[in-house]
Formats: sequence, structure tokens, C-alpha cells
Amino acid sequence: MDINNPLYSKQGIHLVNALFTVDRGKFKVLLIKRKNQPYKDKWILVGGACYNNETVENGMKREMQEKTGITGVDFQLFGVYSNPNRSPLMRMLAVAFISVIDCEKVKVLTQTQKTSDAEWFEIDKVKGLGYDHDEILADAVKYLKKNIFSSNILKNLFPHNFTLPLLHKASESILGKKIDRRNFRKKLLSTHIIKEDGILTQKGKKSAKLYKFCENGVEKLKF
Amino acid sequence: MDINNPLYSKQGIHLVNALFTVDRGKFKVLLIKRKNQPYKDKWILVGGACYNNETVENGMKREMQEKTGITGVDFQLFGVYSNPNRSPLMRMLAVAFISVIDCEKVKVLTQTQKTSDAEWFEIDKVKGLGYDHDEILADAVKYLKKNIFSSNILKNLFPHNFTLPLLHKASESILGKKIDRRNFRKKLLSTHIIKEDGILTQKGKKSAKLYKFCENGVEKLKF
DNA sequence: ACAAAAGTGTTGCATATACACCCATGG
DNA sequence: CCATGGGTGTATATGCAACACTTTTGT
Repeated sequence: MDINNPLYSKQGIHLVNALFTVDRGKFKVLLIKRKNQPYKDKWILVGGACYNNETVENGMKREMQEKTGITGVDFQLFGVYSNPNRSPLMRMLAVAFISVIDCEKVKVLTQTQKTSDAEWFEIDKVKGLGYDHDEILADAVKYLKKNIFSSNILKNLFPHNFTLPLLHKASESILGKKIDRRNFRKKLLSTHIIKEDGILTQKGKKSAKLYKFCENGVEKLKF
Repeated sequence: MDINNPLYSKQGIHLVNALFTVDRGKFKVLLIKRKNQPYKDKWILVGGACYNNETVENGMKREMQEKTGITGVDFQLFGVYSNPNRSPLMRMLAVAFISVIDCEKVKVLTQTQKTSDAEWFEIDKVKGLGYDHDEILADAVKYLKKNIFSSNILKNLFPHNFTLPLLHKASESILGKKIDRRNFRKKLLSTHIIKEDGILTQKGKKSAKLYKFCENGVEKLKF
């Protein structure tokens, strides 16, 4: 292939991460405000351009660090967005990821070289994001709801030593519906995506067992 | 962002499609032989570079047409490959798709501007592909096996008027294992990814009902 | 009439759901 | 001593897997 063919040149790669959390029962997403054109002063999902010398995963880590200060969280790829006009400057492909983290455990930068603000927003109240991030966010929410119990996607929200009632409430917040306590417990334990983590806590009325996510998610192959 | 920043420039997008078929009971993949460097004379999965003015989906269609003559087939995205060194010429991201088609119904071009050959290979016998296509192919096979009954991914293999025994045999070939006839039937009909398609065929000993895939795949949300 | 291919049925096990009940602690 | 929150159990329905039988048709 010809590197200088104008059909191929000037293509860029956006990395986008829908960073979710559950904040006192509210399902939220982290948005940052752009400092520069295009979409100056618009809220968007966390992300930026992928460099030449990095994988999309490493680029995503770097972008999260640069634009929010957040490090050490996992994410899962869920989509690719490729409308040629999704960015006005040049052709930018977007590779989209999803993360769920604990907003209490991170200190989010509100001012960086390229962002003028950062804030957790309730999902329902988000609209009018820059680029095609409204669409990406909608897909991310859908993906999260679908995969919440078939992977360890909540591991960063509850790294360890969490109680089942806590995980239960967070799951209800994310899914936006009530789940039977007892069936939730049975389901989570039977799928083996979590396991006991030793000790008991005394926070509530009655002490509760502590759990942690297993290293690998679960796969169910049919037939 | 700065368009001319060398960190971003010279990035390209590869489109790759793992095109599968079932040929007289054999699970096969379509490979093409490269005419030019890099990986000259190597077999690779069908694909090429995405242009600036097209989505990855439209680019994939164009590439299939150009390199194999195949048109009018659906495909599903299943992965992104981003090792910076996966192509020696420049940084090429790969967006990977999967299709299952009927090799009897297509005329595959063996000579095109950029390919010197094209052939259906049995999956087990494929190795040493150019680029990182060995890895992409392995992931594609895994993805297909996992999603074979939860989507209409086989629709292009059996566009309409297929019998259940036929679909049954093809599924066994793809999964590489025996499936109980009667349970297969019940499963397929209960999930509503297929529906009756009118008339009867008289090919075999006894006439069989005809089916077709429903337009949309099936989604099962838990809770 | 028999073999080969298509269709239908039954039974048992596993999983899911919708419930009720017991235990520990703080006020 | 009771309200709150955490843990366990059970009955029913539903889904899945393993199995046997009937029907049609070509030879």
C-alpha cells in the first residue's frame, strides 16, 4: 500500500472511555469539558487521540491519566465508531471502552492541559455531548447492563472486601430496577465471579461476609 | 488537536473480515494471497485499508468486493487489533469482522489488482498467515462459536428456505461437535431467531419444513 | 418391507423465580 | 423489645439434556 495515498492519510484514532460509577445510589458517568476546538466548552466522555507507538489499551490508560488523573482501572472494548464526519478536523475513528470505578476512591482532576472541568453526571440527565458521544454513551450503558453479571466488570468499583448487600444495591442502581436480595446472592455465588474474602465487617446492624471478584470473568458456552 | 503532530500522523486503519463457510461438512475460511509487500505471497484474511470517506462497514464492503468480488453479505464487528508493529510499513489499526456465507453461492475472484490467489481453507489447517491474522482468525472462530445461536450470524449461509436438518449439520461442523437433533430443533425454534418459511421441500426421503432467519437477532437480558 | 430422513414426545436434572423465616445489633 | 439489616431455606416454574418412538418416501 502507498503510505502517501490521500485516500488513507490523515486518519486518526480516538480513544473513548465511558467511565461509570455509583455515587450514593445514583448511576453516574464521568464527563470532561473541552478547552479547545472542536467542541470547545462542550462536555464529552473521557478520551483523546491514540499515539503511533501505543496500543489502544495503553493509549486509553495514558489519556485517562492525562485528562482525569485516574490510573489503574480496567476497561473493556465494546464498539468502534467510524462515521467519517464524526470529527470536523480530520477523519477520526473512535475505539470505545467501558469502565466502572468508585468515585470515592479517585481524585478527579478538574483542570488539565486540555480540559477545563470534570464532573460526575447522572446518566439520565446527560445529553448534548460533543462529537458522537451521546450515541457512544447510550451504547455503553446498554453494554454494561447486558454484561454486568457475566464478567468482572464491576471489579474496579469493588476491588475487594465488599459485602453482598453493597454489590446488590449498586447493581440495582446500574440496572435501574429492583432485584430480589436472596436470588441476587444465589446467582452471584453460583456463577463464581466472586468469592469469599475472609473476614467480617461490623459496619451495619449485623456483620456481613466480605467478598472479592475472581480474576477472570465467566464464559458460558452453549452446547 | 494538532493534525500535523507526528504522534498522531501516519496512522491507518485496516479492515479485516474472517469469512467463513461450511463446504460439504467442512468448516472453512476464505484466504487471499498478497501480491505486494509487506507479506508478499502470504495468505491473509480478506481485507484492506479503510478510506477517509467511508465508515468501517462501508470500507469492509468495498474491500470484499475489490479483493474477492463478494457482495451483499452481512458482518459483525468482534475486535480491534492495535499492536503498533502489527504492520511494518506504518501504524495500522485493525478493525475485525466476521461473516458466514455459502461458498456455493459466490464466485470468488482469484486474481485482483492486489491479490494473486484466493481459496477456502479448512480452519484447522491454517497457520502462518501474514500480519497478526493467525491471532485474529483464532479470535474470530471463538467469537463465532460463542454467538452462533444468539444472533442471526448464519443468515448469509442460509438466506431462506433452509431445512432444520441442514442448519443442524452446518452447526455441528462449525462447533466441531455432535448436537442432539431434537434438542437442536427445540432450541432454535424456542429462541425465535428463525421462523417458518412456508412451503415444503421434497429433496430427501421425507419432506421437511422450510425456515428463514428473523430480521433481528435475539437478546437475552438477565434480571 | 425396510432403510433413511424428518418430525414429535417424555422424563429427569438444573437453574430461576417468588416467596418466608431466622439471626445479630443498636437504639 | 423491636426495627433494621444480613443470612438461609423452600416450593414452583421454567429451561435444558438425554433419551425413544412415529411418519414419510425411495428402492
